[in-house]
Amino acid sequence: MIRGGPMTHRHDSAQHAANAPTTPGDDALAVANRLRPVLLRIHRHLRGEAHELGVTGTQATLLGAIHRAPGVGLSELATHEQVTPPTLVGHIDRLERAGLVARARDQTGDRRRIGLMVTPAGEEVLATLRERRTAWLASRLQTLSAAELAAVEAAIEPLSALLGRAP
Amino acid sequence: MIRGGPMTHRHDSAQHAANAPTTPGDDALAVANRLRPVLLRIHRHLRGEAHELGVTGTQATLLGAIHRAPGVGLSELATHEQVTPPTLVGHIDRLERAGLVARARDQTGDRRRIGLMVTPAGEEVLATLRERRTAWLASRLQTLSAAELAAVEAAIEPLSALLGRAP
DNA sequence: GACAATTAGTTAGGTGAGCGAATGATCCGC
DNA sequence: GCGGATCATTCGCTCACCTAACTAATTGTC
Repeated sequence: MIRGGPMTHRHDSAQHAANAPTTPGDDALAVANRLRPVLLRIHRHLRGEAHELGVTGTQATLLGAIHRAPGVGLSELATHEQVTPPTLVGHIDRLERAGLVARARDQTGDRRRIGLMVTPAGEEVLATLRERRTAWLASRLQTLSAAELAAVEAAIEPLSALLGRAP
Repeated sequence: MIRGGPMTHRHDSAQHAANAPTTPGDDALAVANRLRPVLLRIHRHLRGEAHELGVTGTQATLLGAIHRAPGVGLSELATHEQVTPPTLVGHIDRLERAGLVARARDQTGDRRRIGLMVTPAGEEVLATLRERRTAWLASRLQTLSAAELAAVEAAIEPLSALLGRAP
């Protein structure tokens, strides 16, 4: 195993704090530098979850979003999910091919627009995903102590805030 | 904007708690279901950081790891970073092509093995990355309140623990 | 010493996830 | 009626992962 890991950064920032008061910018920078590799590695495992669940994490997220807003347009959903339309078209292609989502061109309103719906098969997948305790993330979270789980839960809102408070 | 969002899940799990005591498994499942979409969306933005920084998040992480363990072998680094050797070879190819990392076949020891080193240019990139307050993640963290930033910082260890306590 | 098993790294081919530029169809304001 | 804007799509690209198969070198066993 390689020595020094995230702890090396922690030590550096602690040492820096001992020498000079930090500005909020310094704190944010230090947190960013420690958080980034962790998020990247977690994401790798989340990609692996796809094989366990039958749908990718992104697909699951999109199913949830469409479930909550039936008939949503593709451009609207792309904006909400913070991806470009071509990217979302690709995801919807795959979900449609898997029979989990249906496209319906708006016949009476704006005929450029299509409405997205989760199919019954897609609803089943969603229900299954919500209960899946054995998926990687849930399994790993179960290994944490109550205090650690609480710390992760407490961070969800602030992490969401990183995304939500757009300019 | 689409209504409902992470708050919908929160409400569901709160309602469930009112009706029956939850097991640690239920808590972990609820946290997983709320955390997963947030991590996926954050990762999207982290990918976008690459254009700001000149190296991808993964490349930056690998530079840091090689910097901390000069001469590390590729198989060893792959194990540590929890990727397969072919994946790591691809990353090292790109880093080498960019002049940030050098490969050196072990001439006196095991001639199958190569040692990885960060080049001077790579060290400069690392130094620049550590100071880059304007990168997306650091910028966004600066918009959080002190309490929110503290909550994110407190979650780093538990999030790392999701990765580190392997079987 | 010969050889099978193992290890280190690489190549090939694949999927998933994102992007920008360009496109066609449709809508809207003038 | 027409130009500009919008909606969704296509094309081509990079990045990030994987498995299977491969070559070269090392190690362990007989």
